[in-house]
Amino acid sequence: MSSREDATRTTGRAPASARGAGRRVGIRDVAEATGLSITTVSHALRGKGQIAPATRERVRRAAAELGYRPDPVARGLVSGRTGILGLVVGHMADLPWASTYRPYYAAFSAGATMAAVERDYALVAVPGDPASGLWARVPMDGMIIVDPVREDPLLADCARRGMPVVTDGRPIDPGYEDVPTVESDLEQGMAAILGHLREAGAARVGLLSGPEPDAYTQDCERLYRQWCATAGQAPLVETPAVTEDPVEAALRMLSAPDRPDAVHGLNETYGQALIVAARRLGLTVPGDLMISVMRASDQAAGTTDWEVPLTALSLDARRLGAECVAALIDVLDGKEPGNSVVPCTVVVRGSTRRAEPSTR
Amino acid sequence: MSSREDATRTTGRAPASARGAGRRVGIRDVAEATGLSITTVSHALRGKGQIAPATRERVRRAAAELGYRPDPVARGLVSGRTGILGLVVGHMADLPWASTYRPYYAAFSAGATMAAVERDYALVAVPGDPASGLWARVPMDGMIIVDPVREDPLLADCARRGMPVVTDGRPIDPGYEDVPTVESDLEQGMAAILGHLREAGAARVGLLSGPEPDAYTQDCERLYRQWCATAGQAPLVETPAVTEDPVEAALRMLSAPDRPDAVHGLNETYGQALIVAARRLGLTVPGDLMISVMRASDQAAGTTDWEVPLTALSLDARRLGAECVAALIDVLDGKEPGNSVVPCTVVVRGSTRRAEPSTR
DNA sequence: CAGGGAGACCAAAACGTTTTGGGCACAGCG
DNA sequence: CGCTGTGCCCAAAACGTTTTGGTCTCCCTG
Repeated sequence: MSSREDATRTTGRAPASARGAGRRVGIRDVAEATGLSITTVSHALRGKGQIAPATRERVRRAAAELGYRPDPVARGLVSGRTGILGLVVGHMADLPWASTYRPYYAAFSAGATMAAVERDYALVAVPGDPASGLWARVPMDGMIIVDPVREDPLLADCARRGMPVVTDGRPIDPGYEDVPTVESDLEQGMAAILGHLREAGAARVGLLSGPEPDAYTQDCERLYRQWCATAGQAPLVETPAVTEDPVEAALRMLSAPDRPDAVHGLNETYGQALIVAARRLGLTVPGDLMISVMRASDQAAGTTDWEVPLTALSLDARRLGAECVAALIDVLDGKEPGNSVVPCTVVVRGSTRRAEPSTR
Repeated sequence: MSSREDATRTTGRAPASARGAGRRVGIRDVAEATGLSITTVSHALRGKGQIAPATRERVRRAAAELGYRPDPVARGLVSGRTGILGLVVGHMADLPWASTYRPYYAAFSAGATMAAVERDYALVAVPGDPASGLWARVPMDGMIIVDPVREDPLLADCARRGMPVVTDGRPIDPGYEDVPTVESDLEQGMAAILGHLREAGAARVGLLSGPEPDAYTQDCERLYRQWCATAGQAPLVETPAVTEDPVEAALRMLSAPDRPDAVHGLNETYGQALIVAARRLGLTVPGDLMISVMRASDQAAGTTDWEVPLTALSLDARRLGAECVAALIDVLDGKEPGNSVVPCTVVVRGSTRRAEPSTR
């Protein structure tokens, strides 16, 4: 090493900065520019060791001026990190209504990507199919699993390999109590949306639930039943089978003798299904039937709402993604992040406004 | 076998196997197990140098047995690669109808991810906003840009920094002729879908185009006009403004005196807009108006099609993604990939079946 | 039997950082 | 004046590979 440094000075070998034109500037260049050792430069920039404030500042300035950015690969070599976080999306890509969740995933991963990049991590989408074992080939420091299902194979794999994990939505299998989790505040949210329906004039509120074995579905259903108890009405829950057209489930619910005059759907597809079913049965929205749905917050409004703009309980998918990344990085840094809860908000639109005309 | 135990002796260092318990198995472990040098092991596994076939096999076996996987980070240090490919998604996330393209992006990136992982690369989603400069913080070997627009800032940035790029859809600005490109075979596809409409009984076929300044839109429009010339009809093109509800554009087209009896829409949202517009005008589909659209192939059918199942020119987004990755890796490996063209297929559904269910 | 060449293997450098274990000078204390 | 900190800095090791530039042995040729 020193012989190499000496060679640079004494033998007239071109200094690094003069070699290849587009060469990356390295820590050595900064050291050379300041006349310090690379150790001192590293310490100055990372805030470690004892460095005179003036020196530290001098190094900072030189580094900025030279446009020095430490090579993440080299840094990873010594730290043992890759700087890559995995995000499992589409682990239910084979389910019929998978595209329903795309807006949610899109917003979630947009938020996660931003948060990761800001902290100098990169986010990779991991092939969801656990059977392929493909995911193990991507070198990652940790993983984010969205909506783990019952007996989630990915979750089990990660636990076995000791890979740090954060989940969006609580794992429902036992044994994962220590996995940090980020969730929407469904407790507050469900109360708010159901309360809104009641206040808007609903006498009997139904729930169009889903077949997915995840905490989100479970919790919504539980909270709904809980609300029914306090609101003094009998619960009315319908769930489409996995392969069933949700319109069928909606028809079942709406053609029952004790049909509800308001229904909350657990995703937007169910909202559309309710609209279609209502039209087939000759029910007007929101006149005969009020409809509300869950929705990823930043979904472009209007895209699927030409029929009737849907009142929604809006989940802040972007923020959920960002919080997952933050929690995962905390884990990697040795901190123990608590579970975090993200608020969701009721957005009132035409489908629950009886007073005004709903169609444009 | 044990005839060369002295290899470790000379270094005097504790053998790797005696260090940390759960340690990753490295190339040194394989060298130790086989009694060879790490050089030989590396060469044997990578197929370089001159290695006796028997030795090579012995190394392979030992490596497999020990579960050796070379550390991609260390490998990256020497090769100067990170093993990361960037994918720019949502660079038009701020456009009103961005969500229209989500199914396409989702399928595209699924295909790209698979292709990348299979070749031991990782695909990271890059924050689309070029202004933030955030994308430059992710260390990447190359980038895939989907649908570059006019004066695409990302494309310009990459060119400036000498970052290898492959685009999905040809760049329309001059000066990027050398950028490898992957495209759908729109020439064949547009001819097929327009031909289908004509054969299905359409007398006058219109095109609901888009405001996006990309090659896809340009080419579709050009091919449509070309087809009109050979089909002996006057072109009839309508384009919604960027901020305009496409239903307005559809209404303009359908309420004109010389209204078409078939319209092809450049994306699914436009298809829905046409349906809505037709209903408002009292036109039946496919009776008074046939509708066809462009669509990402593996979009879950039925999701947005409760109204009328739409005949589509189905773009193989998965494959397009995979081909982009293949092309980019070729570039990184020093090969010069040609531009590749992916076929697209006509999928006939209800919106263009006037008489009876035809063959399919 | 010298010389050449090829086949099989290896030690050490290199990649660009961070981390470890000091070294040196100067001040304060006894 | 010696001894101990302490503030500031540095050389070298380490991270796990690939690549470079060999060495050694054997066989063939003349």
